[in-house]
Amino acid sequence: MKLAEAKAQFTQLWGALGSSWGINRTMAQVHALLLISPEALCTEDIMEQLSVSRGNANMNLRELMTWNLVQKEIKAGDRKEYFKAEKDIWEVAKRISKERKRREIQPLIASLNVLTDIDEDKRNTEVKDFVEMVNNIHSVVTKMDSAVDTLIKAEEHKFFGAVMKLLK
Amino acid sequence: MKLAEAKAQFTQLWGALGSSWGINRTMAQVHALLLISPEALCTEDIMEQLSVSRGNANMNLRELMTWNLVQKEIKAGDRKEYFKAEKDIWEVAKRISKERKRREIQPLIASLNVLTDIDEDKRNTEVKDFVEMVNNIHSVVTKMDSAVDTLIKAEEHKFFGAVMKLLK
DNA sequence: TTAAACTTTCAATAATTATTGAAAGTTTTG
DNA sequence: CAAAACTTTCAATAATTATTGAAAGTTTAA
Repeated sequence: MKLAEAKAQFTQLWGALGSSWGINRTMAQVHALLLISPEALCTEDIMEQLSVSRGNANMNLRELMTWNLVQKEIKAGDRKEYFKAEKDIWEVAKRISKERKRREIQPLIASLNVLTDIDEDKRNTEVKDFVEMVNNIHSVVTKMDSAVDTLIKAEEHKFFGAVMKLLK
Repeated sequence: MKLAEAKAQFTQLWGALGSSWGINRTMAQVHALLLISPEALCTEDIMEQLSVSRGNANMNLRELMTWNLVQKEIKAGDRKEYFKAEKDIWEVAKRISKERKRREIQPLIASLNVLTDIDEDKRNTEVKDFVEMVNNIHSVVTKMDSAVDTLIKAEEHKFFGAVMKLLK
């Protein structure tokens, strides 16, 4: 396969994947495009390469910045804003995980906690079963979350260890 | 909070969560409802409790069965079909993980592999960088996937160990 | 200060996805 | 076998979500 074709397929693949995980297709495509672009791109570049409107490109770039996955870059002697993505994929995973935690996992856990506070007879089987179910979900969600953290931390240590070796 | 209210909020919460992760809201709600229902429910029960049509209830129940999260149950002397959910949350996590792997992770990995087969000069920086990016994504996806497996396996062993203790 | 260059906003519209409900299909019972 | 009891299908419709594009806003250069 030719590089250009592979790049096009990659943005398509990433967009489709995102959209089946509840992420705006265009946002995922813009991210993909920046991930594999050697240079920072301007809004026009993105509009052109993805065939989307200025408004759409702008909105998704800003959203990617709130996820801390994309940054503005200014070029000397050019008034346009350019955008570049964080390219270290472990760093990307870390930032996505951090944002998902803040935006979704923490509120979920808070809601689950509220639901276990039932003011009816706790010896009642129905009450007990419900509270147990909610607690179990709480526990699984928390552990999944920690497992991802652990993996990311492990990878950081590995990297750190490798750097240490180079220095010694 | 009263149990009935807590149950209603739980199905709402689960539905909202699902829908922000690309899962049909009704499907998530039906699943939630069955998770916290002491008895198996029939289609009518679900239509009533969630205010959805027969077609919608039927379609989402069948979809939940393809995920192996819900099973049919027949009651003696009753022609209706009843439905009950797997209630062991680790088992639920395991089955969701298994299906997601089959439906999404494996095809993703296959597609990523195809994209690294570029028939242009591999010494070209652009080619090298692209292939490296795709390989890194491959690696992160694979490791995340394994981390979840490991967590689930660990929990199984823990449970197995606890049973063993009871038996000795 | 003004005009040009660029970014942002948002109401209107399009595209996608979910839901309905009635008809067709299937199974069971008497 | 026929009718009743139940399930499934799917075209039409509704609801949701994404996108457009032009106008308004902002910044910079001269």
